[in-house]
Amino acid sequence: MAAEAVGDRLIELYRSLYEAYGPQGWWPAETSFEVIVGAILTQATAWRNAKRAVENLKSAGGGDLIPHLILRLDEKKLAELIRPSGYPNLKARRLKSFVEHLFKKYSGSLERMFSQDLDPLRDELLGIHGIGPETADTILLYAAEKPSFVVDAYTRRLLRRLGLIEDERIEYEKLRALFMENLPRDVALYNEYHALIVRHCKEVCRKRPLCYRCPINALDNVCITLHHKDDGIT
DNA sequence: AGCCAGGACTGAG
DNA sequence: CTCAGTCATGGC
Repeated sequence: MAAEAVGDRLIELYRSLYEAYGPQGWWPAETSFEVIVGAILTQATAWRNAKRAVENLKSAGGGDLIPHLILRLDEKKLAELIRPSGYPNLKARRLKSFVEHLFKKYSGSLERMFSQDLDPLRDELLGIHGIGPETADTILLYAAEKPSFVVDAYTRRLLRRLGLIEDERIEYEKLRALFMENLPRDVALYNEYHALIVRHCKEVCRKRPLCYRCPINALDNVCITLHHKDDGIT
């Protein structure tokens, strides 16, 4: 597909989603550190469960969630608190790695950590154990407020169905580049775009094909209608 | 009763 | 490099 056409379709997709759902108000958190904790806890996990874990941490900290709380909590105790998010031992270690890095290099100050450009900060985040590309971009976009597009399984699924990519197994960096090279580098735009994709896929497409009722149907040439099989509308 | 969530790491081939 | 196995809980 021609490069300029991709940009047009990405914009059109964004408009359709925005028109259908409106602003999503992401990320659902009070502070940038809470965004980071949530980003780690929601890895391969339903947000509902990750949220419970975040709430547990907040109340354990007497109401607010600060890096120092994670730093001083015993790892076993930490795992116990975040159990609802799944993989408690794994995620406890990942939370520890992040805050240990934060204190070692920035005396626990996120503001200092974030006071650098996107690319070096992204490389730094990727170097922390337990932070892969999606989590790094989530932190960059929703906590550091830098224009880094977040790609997830929903993004792959949706773009595949829209015919914008051939294969869902496309490399993470390639798909991220597809958005960033065809859209203006704008924090508010990336923020809403990713949130809208998640909203849409959670609501109507999941693993099913898109159907004529879906708000973005006009863009979907591969629209088969298994979606409403239960309604007898197929 | 399975199947799957807003992934990342590891080790094998 | 590609890819299965691993990590674990809660909702539908």
